Amino acid sequence: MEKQTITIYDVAREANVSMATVSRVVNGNPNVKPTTRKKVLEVIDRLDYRPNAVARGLASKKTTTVGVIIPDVTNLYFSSLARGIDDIATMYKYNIILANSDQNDQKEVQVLNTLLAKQVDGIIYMGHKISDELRAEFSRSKTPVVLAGTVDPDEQMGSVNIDYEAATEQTIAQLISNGHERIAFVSGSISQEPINGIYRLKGYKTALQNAGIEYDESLVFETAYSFTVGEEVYSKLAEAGATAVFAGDDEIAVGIMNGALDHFVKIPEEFEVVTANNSKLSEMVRPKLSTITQPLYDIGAVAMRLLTKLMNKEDVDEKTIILPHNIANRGTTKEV
Amino acid sequence: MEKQTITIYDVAREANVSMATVSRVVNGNPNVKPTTRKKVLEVIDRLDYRPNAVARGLASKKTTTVGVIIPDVTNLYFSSLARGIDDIATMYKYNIILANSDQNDQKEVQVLNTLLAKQVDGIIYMGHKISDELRAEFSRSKTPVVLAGTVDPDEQMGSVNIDYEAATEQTIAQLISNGHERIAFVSGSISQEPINGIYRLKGYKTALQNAGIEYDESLVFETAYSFTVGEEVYSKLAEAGATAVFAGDDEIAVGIMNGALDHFVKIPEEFEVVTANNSKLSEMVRPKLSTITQPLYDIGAVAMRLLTKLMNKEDVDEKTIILPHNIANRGTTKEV
DNA sequence: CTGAAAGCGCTAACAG
DNA sequence: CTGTTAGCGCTTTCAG
Repeated sequence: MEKQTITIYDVAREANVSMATVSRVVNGNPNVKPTTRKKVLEVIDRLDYRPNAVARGLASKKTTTVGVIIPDVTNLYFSSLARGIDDIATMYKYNIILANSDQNDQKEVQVLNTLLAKQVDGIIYMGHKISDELRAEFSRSKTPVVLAGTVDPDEQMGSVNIDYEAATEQTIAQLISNGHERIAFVSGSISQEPINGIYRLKGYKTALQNAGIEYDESLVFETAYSFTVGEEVYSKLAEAGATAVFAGDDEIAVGIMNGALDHFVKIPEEFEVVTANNSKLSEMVRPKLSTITQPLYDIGAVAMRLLTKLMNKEDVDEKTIILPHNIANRGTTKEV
Repeated sequence: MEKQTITIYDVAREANVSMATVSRVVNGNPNVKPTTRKKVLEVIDRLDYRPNAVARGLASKKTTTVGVIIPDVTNLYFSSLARGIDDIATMYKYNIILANSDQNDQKEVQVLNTLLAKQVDGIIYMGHKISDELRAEFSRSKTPVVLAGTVDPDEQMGSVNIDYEAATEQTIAQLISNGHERIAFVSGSISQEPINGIYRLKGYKTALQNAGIEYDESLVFETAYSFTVGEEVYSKLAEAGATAVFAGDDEIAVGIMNGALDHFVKIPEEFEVVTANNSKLSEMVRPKLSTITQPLYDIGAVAMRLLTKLMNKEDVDEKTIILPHNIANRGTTKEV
């Protein structure tokens, strides 16, 4: 005999009420006499009834699940955001469908489509850039989208970030005040990723300009998001005569630092490093990385909170949210 | 005017066929005349029809989504497994609902229940221990479960792991051959976590015994899974007179190593460290951590592959899978 | 406060 | 090769 799944109908019959009433007590609808509620609850417990969320989703057109597009869960920056997202999602009774995109345009569009097919109530997107096709798909659908740790120049979707430009400017300014004139800028794609190519680079240039230092393109490097390539990059920085570096990603920063260390360069005495994300990685290496401190968990959490409001069609006064940042001087910069 | 969602019925009407036929072409059923298939496909494209996965799930009793219970996405060991899981899931057209459990028994049971309510086709569980209540819930449901990087002594569920005992024994043996007699063993809970308390500890003891070294309980430490506590632990190791350590987690190992480094201890000359998981963290620190090499990504991938077979009710010859391991001597152990 | 009834959008026999 | 017909299990008017 196959194990029979018990439905709302079974509960109704056993409790001598209609399915409508069972539905009401399951959904906490107050219009139920305490006596009947109790009776129904008791039957539910006895039969060990568990509402089928799929059926519920079909009938109510709400699935209480949100899609999360992430470049790679294995990157501490993004997984930290994801943790914040999941915690708040859980708090609001949502579940998360997590999909790695590898930042691949085609994969992203495909993932988005399956997410939409699964009728997610909302989407959180993380990534370095949003392709035109993806943006088009986003705006074509009615499903609310929030960007976490991701900026899209045309601010159509909700987003949560820090002020990358200001943060970078401060960082570079401090490096300059430490005596550096040749400060390298290393990040992912300058031409494609707004955070790097627009905001951070702008902050970098502004700081240089304020100090009367000429911008030198040969100090700007694009690289992949991995510590392995970071190590290779160090040699290039050295060749270019850089005495300090700002890295747009902690893994990259670690790679560069290790590259320097492997060349017996003393940090921070002979070479200073500042990174951008304050993931726990930055505190696990030695010396500890000086960094822009971003509230990673909070960025994720606030993004998810914003999404709940959007999904709930609540009024949102500001859907482009900027969280505060700071700078932590740890072991890879000289004492000021 | 609200944007009308278009259904299979609309497509059927426009194409002058029945919904059954549309369903067939959508699902790749071969019993459709090429001509009609083409016609339907064209209408689907024109109307931009997207099948509703929720309705499909209700009708077919399959959701093509699997639940993944993970202690913390932010832990590189688990996120590496998760990456393997997601990639294979995607390959087989499944999506993943990811839920952080924080290894909290109550939360795990709750998460499992919502996963089951959402009618996931299967579940992958990662964690250090399975509470009795959770195990009961697992066996009560018909939904297939696979453990990844997790062992449960009564092998009822599918699982993918390495041979923790053998790996640990080899590691300790090597440390002994390097001249150590007081080797510390640091991990999460010994009393509750089978991998640590049963397998690794057994391997540890066997290696000592083979070398005629007496087991000393004061060299065994339990600690939380975080590099921050690891740093505190180092002092205790030093007090206990340990000259080498085996750590059951990379973050813990990093913490201990940093604790030693912060005390100006030379590694590996004065103190050797071997860690257990080979997460990329082990290669990002300096010196690079010597480690048992586990195929993390593969453990996740194989676990997911196994789950697809289970969900598909295929015959599986062996559902307790052991993947090969090795030992990588990097910077925290002396050259042999 | 409660019940009846009509779907939600799709799959899956079954018949032809 | 194609259409008809029941549901899947639940929510949601609409009456009463």
